[in-house]
This record gives sequence, structure tokens and C-alpha cells, in this order.
Amino acid sequence: MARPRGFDPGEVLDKAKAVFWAKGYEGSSISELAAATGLRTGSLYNAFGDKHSLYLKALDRYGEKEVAAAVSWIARQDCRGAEAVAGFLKMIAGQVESGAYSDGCFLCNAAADQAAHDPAIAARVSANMAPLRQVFLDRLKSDPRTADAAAILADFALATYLGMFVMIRGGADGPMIRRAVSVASAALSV
Amino acid sequence: MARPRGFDPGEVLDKAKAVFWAKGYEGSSISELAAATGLRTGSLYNAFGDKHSLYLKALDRYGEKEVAAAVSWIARQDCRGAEAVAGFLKMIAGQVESGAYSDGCFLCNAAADQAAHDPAIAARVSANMAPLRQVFLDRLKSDPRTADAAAILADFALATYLGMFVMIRGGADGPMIRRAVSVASAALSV
DNA sequence: TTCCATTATGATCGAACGATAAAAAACAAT
DNA sequence: ATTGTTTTTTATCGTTCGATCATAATGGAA
Repeated sequence: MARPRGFDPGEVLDKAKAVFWAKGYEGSSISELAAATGLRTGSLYNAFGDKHSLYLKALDRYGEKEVAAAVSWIARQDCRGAEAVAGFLKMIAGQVESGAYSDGCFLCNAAADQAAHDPAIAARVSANMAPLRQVFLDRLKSDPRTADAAAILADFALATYLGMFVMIRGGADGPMIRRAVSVASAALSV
Repeated sequence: MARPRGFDPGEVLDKAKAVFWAKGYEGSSISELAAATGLRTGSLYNAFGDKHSLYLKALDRYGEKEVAAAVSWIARQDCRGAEAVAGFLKMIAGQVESGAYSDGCFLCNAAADQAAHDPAIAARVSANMAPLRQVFLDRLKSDPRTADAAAILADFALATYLGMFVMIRGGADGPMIRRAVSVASAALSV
């Protein structure tokens, strides 16, 4: 009964996410987002609201895809929790050494972005980060050897994960990352 | 033989640094910087060049004051290296719990900022971060118990330090930080 | 006291910003 | 084929951005 969309909102959100991820909130202009998504600004505003609202949706999209993939990876590892978490950190470190994640972690960047002063953005960053901490926690709790220290170790693993990405964006090389993760992995397997 | 400056460049740089620290590169406007420093835009440009150049100087200023203070704190601890580094992480964590560092670490924020795609900025971030890693390294090397693993542990300590600040900006509470640092401290004292 | 190199001031530049509104286009239901 | 609703397009709004320039003010050197 009305004209249908000429685009897939999910795909558009992925493209907008990539721009925000690489360039930050203020660093991404509406015209840049329009060019990257292939939409005109009018369509962007009609479909997603203003820039702020689009940013929030991009953060959620990151949580639904990238974070969820990480959570799923960890959850399906067939080993004790500490090894699964350590293995995850090592896998990320390995991908980083291969040149991936040159833009770091979107949530990590968003946290450091000035936009993080916005309560709504801070809430989304926190909410989308939570599942990762939770899967750390769940896996560590499921093993009697790490059950008692699960909360401590989960927060520690999260700090290592985030720190790794900052080091990347700060120009750290592969060996530096690998060294940091090696100690963290050892510390997890108490 | 000419009109002297009506302001202290160092003090002005400190004020500009605070704005960039809290709001990021694109989030800080020239008029905002002018208001914060008490200078007019003309004077700012005359004394420090353009915005990009001012940002670089602010990063260096952070290295000369905040980072240098941290390095000095660690260097003068009268204990074994691993304890000095762990003690530093704990001290920062304690200050964070007291409400300090709500803007995180300037270099950390700068690394995640879209401006980090700029080679000149990336270089300054890296260069100003280096002394901290170096003092970690020096202290750990000076003790036979950590000498062999010094490089590994130093990078690990740096990752923990940076991760802690991202967690803060991401909305983590005091206990989360404290837990993360407690494990890291234990891991350092191998 | 006069001079002059430098700084401070105030006005303003063109460009890009985020955002909006009216008009044209498209499709499903009738 | 007509209608009705939404999307898409095009043009443009007012604001703020980073940056510049002519002018006034300053104070040590001569």
C-alpha cells in the first residue's frame, strides 16, 4: 500500500557502523555516511533518525554481530573455561598480527570517544560489552578450579582484551601484543 | 624590542590539553579551546599554529607532565621491580575509584580517536607512551627474578594499564577495576 | 621619546556541518 | 487505472567549523 524500501536496513547499518568504527562519532560526517551507505541524507534521516540515533544503532549492531560472534566462539570451545578465554585472547592477538582489527574494537573506540560523555552512548557501550564479560564469567565459573575467582578473572580478561586494542591503535607491533597476551593467558590458568 | 606575550605558553597548553583530553580531537572546537585558554583564536594560531599542531603539542605536554610523573613515581619505589609496577597499577586503580581519571588516559583516548589515523598523531601517541613501558622494563630487568621475562611482563603491564582506562570510560565500576588489577599484580610477581 | 617588531583584538572569510521540507517516484490495494 | 501511503530525491536552510587578515596595542631598544 506504500512504496517499499530500496535498501536493506541491516546492510546499511553495517556500512554506517564501519564508518563510525574507523572515524569515530564526530569524525564521521552525514555526507560521508550517506556516501558509504549509498543513501541520500533524507533517506538516512527517514530510516534511522538523526546522527546520534544512527550511532546508537551502529553500536547495537556491533553487539549483535561482532560481540555475539566472539561470545559464540568462546561458548563452543571444548575445553576448560580458563583455556577457552585464554584461547580467545590468543586468537584475537593472532588476527591482529595478521593485520586485522586495524581500527581496533568499535566499543573500545566508542568508550574513548568524546561522545562517551553522552549517557545514552555510555549505556550502549556498557550494555554491548556485557555479554563478552558474561561469557568469560560463565565459562570460568563452570570449572571448579576457577569458579571461586571467576569474577576476578573475568574482569581481568576484559581489561586485557581492551588493553590489547588500545595498544594496536597506539601503534604497538605484533610481538608486543603477543607478549602481553601470553602473560595474561598464564595468569588465567591459575 | 617587540611586544611580549601576555600569557604563559605552558599554562595555555595545559588548558588546551584538558579540553582535548576530555572531548577528543574533533570534539574540541577552536572557539572552545580559545574560551578555555582565555586567548582569542588569532593568538592561538599565532603561538601554536593550527589545530592539528596544537593537538600534537598537547600530546607532548601530557608526556612531559603526566607520563613523566608516573615514570618518576615508579622509579623511586624502594622495592623489587614487579612490586613497583604492580603498586603503580594499584595506585592508579585506587585513584580511579576515588573518582579521578574520569576522562581516562589522554594517550589512550588519542589512540582510539579517529585522529589516530594521522601518522603524525600516531607517532606522538607511541612516543609519549614509550617512557612508561621503558620504566616497566627497566625495573623488571633489574631484578633477577623477572629479568628474563621483563619484556613480556612490561608489555603485559602496559596492556593492563590501558585496558583499565578503557573500562573506566566504558562505564566500569571501581570493583571491576580493582579485580582486574589484582590478577595482573599477581601475574607480575611470578 | 621615538621607533619598530611582535602580540592582541575584532571582524569576517568560505567551507562543511547537521538537519529539514517540498516535490517526484514507486508500489500495493482497490 | 486510480488512489493512498511511504520512500526517494533535490535543493537548501541556518549554524558552526577552522582559519585569516587588517588594525590597534604593547613595551624594550635606540
